[in-house]
Amino acid sequence: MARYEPSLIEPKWQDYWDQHQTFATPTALNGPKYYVLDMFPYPSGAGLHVGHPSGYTATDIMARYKRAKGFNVLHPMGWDAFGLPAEQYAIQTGTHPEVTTQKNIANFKRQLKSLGFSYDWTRELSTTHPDYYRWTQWIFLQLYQRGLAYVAEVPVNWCPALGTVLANEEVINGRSERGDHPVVRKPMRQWMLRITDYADRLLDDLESLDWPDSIKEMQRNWIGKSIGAEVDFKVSDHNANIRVFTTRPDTLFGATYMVLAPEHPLVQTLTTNAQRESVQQYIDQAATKSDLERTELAKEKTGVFTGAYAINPLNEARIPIWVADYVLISYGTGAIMAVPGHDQRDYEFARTFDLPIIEVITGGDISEAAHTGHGTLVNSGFINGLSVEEAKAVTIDYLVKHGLGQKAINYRLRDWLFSRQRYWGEPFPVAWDQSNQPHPLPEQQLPLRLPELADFQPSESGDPPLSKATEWLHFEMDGLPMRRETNTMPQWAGSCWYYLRFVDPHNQHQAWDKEKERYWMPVDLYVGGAEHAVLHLLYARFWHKVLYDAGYVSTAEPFMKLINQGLITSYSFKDASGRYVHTDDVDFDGNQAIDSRTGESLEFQVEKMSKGKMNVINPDRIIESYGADAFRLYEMFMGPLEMSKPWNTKSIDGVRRFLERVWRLVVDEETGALATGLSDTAPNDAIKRLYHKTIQGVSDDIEALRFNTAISKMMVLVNGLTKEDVRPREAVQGLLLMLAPFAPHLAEELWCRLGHQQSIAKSAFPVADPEWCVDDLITIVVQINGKKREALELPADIEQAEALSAAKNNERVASALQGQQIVREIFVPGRLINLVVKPRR
RNA sequence: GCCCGAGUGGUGAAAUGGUAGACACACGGGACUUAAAAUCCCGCGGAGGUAACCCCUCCGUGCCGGUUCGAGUCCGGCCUCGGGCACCA
Repeated sequence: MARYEPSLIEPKWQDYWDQHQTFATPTALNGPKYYVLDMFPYPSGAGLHVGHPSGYTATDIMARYKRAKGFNVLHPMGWDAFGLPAEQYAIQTGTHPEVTTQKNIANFKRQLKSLGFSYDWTRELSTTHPDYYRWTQWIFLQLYQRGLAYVAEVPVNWCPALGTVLANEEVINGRSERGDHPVVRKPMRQWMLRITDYADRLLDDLESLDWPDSIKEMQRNWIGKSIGAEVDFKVSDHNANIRVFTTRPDTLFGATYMVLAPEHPLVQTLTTNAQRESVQQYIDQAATKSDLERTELAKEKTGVFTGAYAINPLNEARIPIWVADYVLISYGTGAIMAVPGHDQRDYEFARTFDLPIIEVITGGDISEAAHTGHGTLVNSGFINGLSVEEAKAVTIDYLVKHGLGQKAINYRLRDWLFSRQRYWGEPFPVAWDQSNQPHPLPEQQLPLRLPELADFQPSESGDPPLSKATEWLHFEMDGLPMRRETNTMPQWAGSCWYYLRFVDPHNQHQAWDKEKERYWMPVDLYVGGAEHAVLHLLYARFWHKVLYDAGYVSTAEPFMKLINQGLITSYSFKDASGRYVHTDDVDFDGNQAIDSRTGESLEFQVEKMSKGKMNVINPDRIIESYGADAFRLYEMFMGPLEMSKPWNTKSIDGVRRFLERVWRLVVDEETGALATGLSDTAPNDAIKRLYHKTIQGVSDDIEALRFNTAISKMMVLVNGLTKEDVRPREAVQGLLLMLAPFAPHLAEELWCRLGHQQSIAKSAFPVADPEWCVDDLITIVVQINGKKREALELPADIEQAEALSAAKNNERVASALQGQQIVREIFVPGRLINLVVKPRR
């Protein structure tokens, strides 16, 4: 073979790596380690998307680079394979989810292998395998034993179309995240996890993580800690108190009414007979409203007066008590004091129902809108004249002293709704006795396997499919008849701890070996999509902390450094009538888009890839026509890893040409022999300098995950070498070593052709000689008043005085200085000179 | 509405506060070839000037202002796009 043909060399080296176990994880638990992890995929029927490999390539480069730098590297891959699509498919076709899952995994694995990723496939795992979910169930028991798992009858998000309950975060505007079906509220018995117990730690420990600020911020907002006070309001003519939570105790004098959530237990007690009918009507209405309707109607405030009054504990004012659904039963105490002067929602409500609005903080205009900013307290008795901050502290002190309230903290975060009415998930290791008490299964009985089932349909009532597995359902424990839990765990369960199982994936006796855990954890680099910013990453951190408290893991946090790879978008094309034209039928050069069938010119725009927009790029086809190495290189060369960027198949030509140039540095395309330019003589100074600078730059860029600029630096080296008649072997080999993490197949092939017996993956990364990374002569720019006037070639180590005199003696600079007086001279060593001048008088 | 992030050539993009546009795509020109492809070399932000050639000037990083000897980069305000959250008291 004389020419570069990826279709021949890529499978060859993939087989070689497989056969030689090139990427097996070292077993020795000493020396520097690097654990680099991808968010493992859900193996969908559609197969790999060009978006997946951008993160996978980045981690693969890091894994290969760190190995070449002498690290023990753990770089595994697995499958997050429980979940809805396989089950939906089973309902439609009767195909068992296990069958679908295996088929999809095989396809994903084939695609990942065709990209030459250096995963240790001996550590492959699937969340659906009993050897894995056995330990998912075991972790659940740990949570249960620590009182962190409990059963509650809670109004949940019931999705009739999917036949399941969804977590709050899986519901978007009252519709299911998956499938966009309507969701209604329905009370049901559910498993909950007490993630709220960990809210403070989940919040505080964010500080210690090297994560993008945006993700940390999203988690902070999701946890939603707010500090304020709980205040008790006496109810007039009743022996009852209404407790409210407020972040603004300073505005207590401005409370002109109170609001209870429709579900608040005191509503029935307080409502006067005169108001009972209308209140009941309002509550019934609110109960039947789905979340969708509640949010859709959010613009307009609704509510009803109970007829009862409360007493403001500070000034004894008698204020009416209302019921309204803008107050949520699930947050705070389900009741608020309404301060329309300084809260926009209360303001709108007060305007709608003509309730009084009092200004207690200066600085706004309460005839226009609520003033939520800073100011000075007025109309507020003993806190008049104070600032907002002072007034908060003084009010809380007063409330505490008089037994009227206390400082309080609330979180937006709710407990985690942890059960689903589905078949294709982990069964709960829990049994129910005849008096309906739960009993955890003994650990030795794990795994509790999923029973075989022919009908995956949920029942109309919402009973899960597992309730149909009659033989499985009923059993005896300690001689007592028991019924198994028929809910299953949500998809998040398996992904909450897979990174721990990778450390010791075949352990039959425990979830992982502690020593292995101590060596490999935490994950040094975790790469995945930003769509998991809150859900997966928060849940996994929660489980990890529980395991940490239980002494099973040695670190408080699982993922040290996190990177979100950017979305890969793509151009989509529309003809004059506005219909999408498939990418495959378009000739596109970045300037002009033409329908290759009709010659019609097309409009184009960058959009998210989707079938409907006909702009999905299939990685198999790209590998087929350009090779895996070019594909990998292109995805990295497109731009910074974290940025979203548009795919343009035409641009792959550039990196493919680069790889061909590298090929020709080593191989004579005519004969297939080694290129004649290759030479064992030492490189000349210019090449040697370029070579060492490239090593330096590429190493720095890889460490900082700047793969795009690393590639461009290698291109510069290749362009430099190509221009030389004689290509020193030292530089060419060094280039291959640097390129190997990016384009491993090509690097292996050329390395082998250069006569090496061992895989290039076993060779060390080149080291730059600092002496050759600096130039003797450098360009120093001369500016006058900040404008570039001249560039001088001067010795790199030149002193300020000499540089200045060289500048002033320069003909062009001197003429520009005619009639000017130098008022200041700036010298930046190795960079520039700036002469600040003004006209001489 | 609130919280993040991003706006730089025809395109993807580079640039510790220090020569804006590295590296590529597309395009144009040249060499090689009977020819084409491939390859190699050159040009490529805009406007203007001088000119056989060498070059020179002004403008230019979404918009307006500020800090600085010097701003794509830092600060304030705005606009547009993308992502997230959304009655959380």
